[in-house]
Amino acid sequence: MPFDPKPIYQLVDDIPKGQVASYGMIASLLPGVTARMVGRAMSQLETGSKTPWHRIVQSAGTIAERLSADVQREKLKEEGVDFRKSGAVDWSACRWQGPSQRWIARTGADPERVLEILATWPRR
DNA sequence: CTTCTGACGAAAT
DNA sequence: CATTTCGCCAGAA
Repeated sequence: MPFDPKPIYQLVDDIPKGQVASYGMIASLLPGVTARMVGRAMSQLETGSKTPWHRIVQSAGTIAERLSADVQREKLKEEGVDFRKSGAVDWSACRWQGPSQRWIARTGADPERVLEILATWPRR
């Protein structure tokens, strides 16, 4: 069965402006999905997509270096996300609080399980 | 089938 | 902190 990125986009679409999540955090909420798959899904997005791909960064809070890295930093700054001298976002100030009630209802996820997973972040 | 390459990550050094 | 190492897994070659 081929890899279906839709569930990943559906969850990333749920992240509010000004908040940031890591590839691993998104993956942990989707059974069978790994951080690499999330990164791959983001890279496959078409330019102009409404999905907030810029709100996904590495677990250390740093931006994955590539051609569009500066665009991502710019977009985040526009939303009020601040960066430390190290170049990493300040997790304590902008970490995504978790999926909305709407997402949980729409996907049928177990609310209790979601809380358990959220409790494991941050992992640093 | 094997190898290599990623928008990754955690642990070890 | 910075680097390395190993595990991860879908695709491409």
